[in-house]
Amino acid sequence: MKKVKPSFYKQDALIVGPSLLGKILVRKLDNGKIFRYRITETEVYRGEEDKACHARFGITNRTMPLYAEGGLIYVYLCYGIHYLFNIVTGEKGKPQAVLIRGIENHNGPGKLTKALNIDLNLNKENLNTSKEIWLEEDGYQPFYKTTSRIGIDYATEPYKSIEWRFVLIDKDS
DNA sequence: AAAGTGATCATG
DNA sequence: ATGATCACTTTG
Repeated sequence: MKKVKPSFYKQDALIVGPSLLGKILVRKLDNGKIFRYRITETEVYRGEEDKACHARFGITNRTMPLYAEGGLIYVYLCYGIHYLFNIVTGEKGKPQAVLIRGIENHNGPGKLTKALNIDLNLNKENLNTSKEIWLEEDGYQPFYKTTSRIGIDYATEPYKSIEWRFVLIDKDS
């Protein structure tokens, strides 16, 4: 089991998105408790031209982390209730990120953050240096399918129906 | 099917 | 200062 290298996050979101499937999300709490869950579902949000991406209105206080170099975490509050967890990817200045939509035993982007105690404290945290959260890989080769993204009715074509959602297919089922 | 909930961003 | 808008979940 080894930690994911910094160079992994600097790749384009469309590469990182599917590659994230099967990787292990490790979360260490203040009380020393450690969670390890395999990622099962991701979505890519890429560029100001992507009308579903938060960066579509340009750089603001909220969207600033999206413009950073890959490896940062972008957390934000959705619908006033749920924290959603994203991994920033690509080069500095290119706004893009991968939303983690599901992990083993916790499907749904709002549920997994609740389960892992992820909130705004982890916004802008660096996955390469953080002692609280990071990713590991064990050589798992994912099978997956692609679909359009969820909950973005406000977007316009072609981004509304582009297949940037990646779902792990369990070989045992 | 719809409510619940609050940060964020654009108005004034 | 106020109002609209959401990368969702739960309930009935």
